[in-house]
Amino acid sequence: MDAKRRNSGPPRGGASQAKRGKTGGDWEDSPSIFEEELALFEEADMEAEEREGQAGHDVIPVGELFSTDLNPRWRRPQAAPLNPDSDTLVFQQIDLDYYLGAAVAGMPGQSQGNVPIIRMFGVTDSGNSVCCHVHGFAPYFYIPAPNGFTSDHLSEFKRELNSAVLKDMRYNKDNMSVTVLAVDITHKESMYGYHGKRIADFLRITMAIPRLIAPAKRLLEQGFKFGPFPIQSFSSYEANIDFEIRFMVDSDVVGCCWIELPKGKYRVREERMLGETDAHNPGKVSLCQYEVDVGWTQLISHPAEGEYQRIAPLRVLSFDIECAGRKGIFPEAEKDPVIQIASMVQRQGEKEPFIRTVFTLQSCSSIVGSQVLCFTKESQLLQSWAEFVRTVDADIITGYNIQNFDLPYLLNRAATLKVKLFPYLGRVLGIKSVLRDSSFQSKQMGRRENKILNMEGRVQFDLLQVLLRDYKLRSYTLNAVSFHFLQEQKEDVQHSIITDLQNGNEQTRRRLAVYCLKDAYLPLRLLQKLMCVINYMEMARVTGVPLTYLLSRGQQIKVVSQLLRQAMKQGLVMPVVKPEGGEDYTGATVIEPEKGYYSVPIATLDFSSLYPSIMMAHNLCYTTLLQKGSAEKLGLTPEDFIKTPTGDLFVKSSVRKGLLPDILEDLLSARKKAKAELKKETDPFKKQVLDGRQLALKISANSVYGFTGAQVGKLPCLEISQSVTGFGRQMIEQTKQLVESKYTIANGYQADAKVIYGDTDSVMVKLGVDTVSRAMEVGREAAEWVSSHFTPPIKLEFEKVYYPYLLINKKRYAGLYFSSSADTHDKMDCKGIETVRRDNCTLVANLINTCLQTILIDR
DNA sequence: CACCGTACCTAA
DNA sequence: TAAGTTAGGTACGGTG
Ligand SMILES: Nc1ccn([C@H]2C[C@H](O)[C@@H](COP(=O)(O)OP(=O)(O)OP(=O)(O)O)O2)c(=O)n1
Repeated sequence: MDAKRRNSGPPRGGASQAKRGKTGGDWEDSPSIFEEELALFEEADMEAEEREGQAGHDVIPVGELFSTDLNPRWRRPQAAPLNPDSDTLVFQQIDLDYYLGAAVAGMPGQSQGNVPIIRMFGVTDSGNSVCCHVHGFAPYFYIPAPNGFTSDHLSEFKRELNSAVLKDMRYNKDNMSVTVLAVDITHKESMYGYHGKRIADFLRITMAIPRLIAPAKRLLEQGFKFGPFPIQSFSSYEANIDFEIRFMVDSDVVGCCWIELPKGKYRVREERMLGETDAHNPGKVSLCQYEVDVGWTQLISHPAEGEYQRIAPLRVLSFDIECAGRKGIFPEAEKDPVIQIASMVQRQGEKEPFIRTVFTLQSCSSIVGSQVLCFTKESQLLQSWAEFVRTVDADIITGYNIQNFDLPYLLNRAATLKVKLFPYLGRVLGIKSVLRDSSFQSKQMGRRENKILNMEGRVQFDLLQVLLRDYKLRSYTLNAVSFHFLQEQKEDVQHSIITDLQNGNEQTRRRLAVYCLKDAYLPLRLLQKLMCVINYMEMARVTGVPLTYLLSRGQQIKVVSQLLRQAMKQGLVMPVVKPEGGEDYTGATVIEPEKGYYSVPIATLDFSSLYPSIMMAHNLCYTTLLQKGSAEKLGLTPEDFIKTPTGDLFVKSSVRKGLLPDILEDLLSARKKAKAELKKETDPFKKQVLDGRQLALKISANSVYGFTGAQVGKLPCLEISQSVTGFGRQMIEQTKQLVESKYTIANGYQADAKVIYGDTDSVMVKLGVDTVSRAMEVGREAAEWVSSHFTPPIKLEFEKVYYPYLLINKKRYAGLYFSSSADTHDKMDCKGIETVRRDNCTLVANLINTCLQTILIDR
C-alpha cells in the first residue's frame, strides 16, 4: 500500500527518496523479523489467556458468519453496575462536543425546544467507556450597558433583541420563538487597557443556541434601538468563542482532565427499545458502556496534579488497508477493491497490542501471533471491519495517513459497494460518518489541505499529521520515518506487486497480510516511542484545549483558552475586534557578525525565554496597557507606570498584575518540569522526546507574545509585541556593552573581550582565553554579572562554548559544542547551513557536513 | 552587471 | 476564536 505515501509526501521540497529494500522479486517466505516478533506476542499471550480469553490466533474463513464475538478480547471489560445514588463516577475525558437536542427531564436549563447539550467522552480507570451528557449550559456574550441602563430596561431589551434576531433568521426551521434566553447586568471590565479598575455594567446576553450568537452580535453592532434609548451600536465581548471552549473555561475543565460525577448528582441511561423512546427521558444513544446525564454545575473537574496526572487505560487502534490497484494508477475507491485491513489495538501504557488481526479478501495462510479473518465478499469485509471498530470501541484511532487516505478510501469504497452499515464509526448511534474537506493555513505550517471524517467520541490521531506538525524531517514516508525513529523498516513489498500477491494463492496473500500488519504496527510503535499521547495530553492540560484541537488548530486557540481562564478569575472580559492588517513592527536585532574561523573558545550567553521573561518582568499585558491619555486621566504618577523603548505605557504590577505574566508563569513552570525530567533521563532517545516536549512548551510560551502581534488574530495588541521586541533590542545591545566594558585588559583580564555575533537573545563572545574550561568559568561569571543588571525573572545564562567556531554569516555558523564537559564536545552544532536545510539534496548536505568535520574536528 | 522581488527554509 | 511573531540567508528570474 504505497499509494498513500505518494499522496502525502513532504509538503514540498522533499529531496530524498525512501529507501526500498533490495529486490522486490522473491516471493519466497522466509519468516521476517517482524513475523518472529508477532510469534513472540503469541507466547506472551499464553499466560494472559486465562484472564482475557482466547487471543484467537487462527485463520477463520468467515464467509457469511461474521460475529463480533469471534474474539472475546474485542469487547471492553464488563462494566460494573453503576448506581448513581451510591456510586461516584470518575473518568478521564478525552473528547468533548455539543449537539442540539430535547431537554432531559430533571436537568437544569431551558426545557422547551432544542437546547445545546455538551457531550463528554471518556474512560474510567477500569477501562470502561463513558458518554456524559452535560445539561444546562447555554452560550452567552457581553455588551457594555448603555448609560442610564437599569434592571427596569432588561425585559424590554430582551424582547427587542429577541424579535430582531427572529426577524433576521431567514428560515426558522426549528420554529424557534425564544432566541434570547436571558439578559443580566453583570459587573465586568474590559481586559483591553487599564482604566483604573473601573468596574462597569455589562449586559450578559444568553442565547438559546450557539449559532445565534453571531447574528445577535451583528445586529447589536449594526445599530440597535430599544425602549427610551437612542439607536446605538454596541461593541461585543466574548461573542466569538467556540462553545466547547466557553464551556470548558466556565466549568474549569481542561483538555483530558479527570471528571468526577458525585453520587446522587447524575443519572444513568438505560438501553431502550425503539418505540419506548421518550424525548424528555431518553435511553442510551451511544455505544459507551456508561451513559449518564448531569447538570453542568454538578460535575467536578480535577486539575491535572498529583494522582490526576494519570492516564486512563485508553484503547488505541491502529489500522492499515491495502487495495488492489491497477498498474501504475493510484487506487480509486470507485474501482479498486480493498483487499486487506490489518488492525492492532493496544492499551495506553502497555507495551504490546493485545489485538492483532487482519481481515483479508480470499483465503490466507495462518500467521502466528495474529488472527486472520478471511472473507469472500469485499462488502462483508468492510461491514465486518466497521463492526469490529464499534466493538473494540477505540478511544484513539491511529495509523499512517488514515485521515487523508485510509478512512476516506474505506468510506468511499463502502459507498460504492452500498455497504449501508459501514459509515457509522463514531460512538453515537445513528450518526453517520461523512467526509468533508478543510484547509488550514498558517505562517508556521503553510497551507495544508485535509479531509475530515466525523467520528464522535473517538480521537483521530493520524501519526503522519503528528509528525508533520512536530518534526521537521527530510522524508515523511512511513518507511523513512520508521527508519529514522526506530531503525526499522517496513516489510519489503513493492506496491506494484500487491495486486499480484492478492491474485496468487493463500501463501502470497499471507505475505501481503504480514506487510499490512506491520504497517498497522509501526504507527503504534512510533506513537509509543515518541510518547505522543502523553505529550499531547500534557499540552491539552496545560493550555486547556481539547485533544482534538491540538491536531486541527493552531497556536491562537491555546492562548485564547488560557487568556479567558485568567480573565474570568478577575472579572475581565475580552473584546471582539475585527481583524485588520497593518504595518509589520520591528523585531529583534541580529548583531553584525565578524565572519571568520575562530580557533579559540567562543562563549555563548543566552537569555532564557527572553520574550516571556520580558513580559513578566515589565508586566506587559492587555490589562496593564495605558492607552493615549489614560495616565493623565487616571491621575497616575510616574512611579505607577513604565515607558517602554517604543514609547508605550504600562502600569506596574503594584498597580495591577497582568494576565499574560500569569499565563507565562504557568507555561514556563510546566517547561521547567519537563526540563527537569529531561535532565534526569538517561536514555538518549527519551531525552530527545522530552526535549521535544520542552520545546513545544517553549513555543506555546513564545506564542503568547506572537498572539499579541498577530494582526489577523483575535486580539492583536502591537503595543505589547513591539514593546517586547523593543526591550529585547535594548537588552542585547546592553549585554554587548556590559561584557565588552568589563572584560578588558584595563580591568586586569587577559584580553579585551569582543562580541563577534549575537542574535535576538544571545551573544557570542571571544573572551581571549585559551581553554574551554576557562571560557566556561568566565562565561558563567559574566552571565551572572550581566543578569544582575536586569529585572527578574530576566536571566542571562551561560549556555555553551564553541571551539573551534566557524562564523559564515548572519544565522549561518557551525562549531564544536561544549557544555556538559570541558574536555569533550557534545556535538557539532550547525545553524542555517546546508546540512540542516531540507531544500538541498543529501549529496550537498553530506559534502558540507564532511567539510565541516574536516575543518572543525580534524582541524 | 546591479538591483529588486519571490520562493523556500531556517534562527530566534 | 481559521490563520503565533520578525529577521535574514541563498537561489533564481526579470529588468534596465
Ligand atoms: N519559535 C520562536 C522562537 C523564538 N522566538 C523569540 C522569543 C524568544 O524569547 C526569543 C529567543 O528565542 P530562543 O530560541 O533563544 O528561545 P528562548 O529564549 O525562548 O528559550 P531558551 O533560550 O530558554 O531555550 O525569540 C519566537 O518568538 N518564536
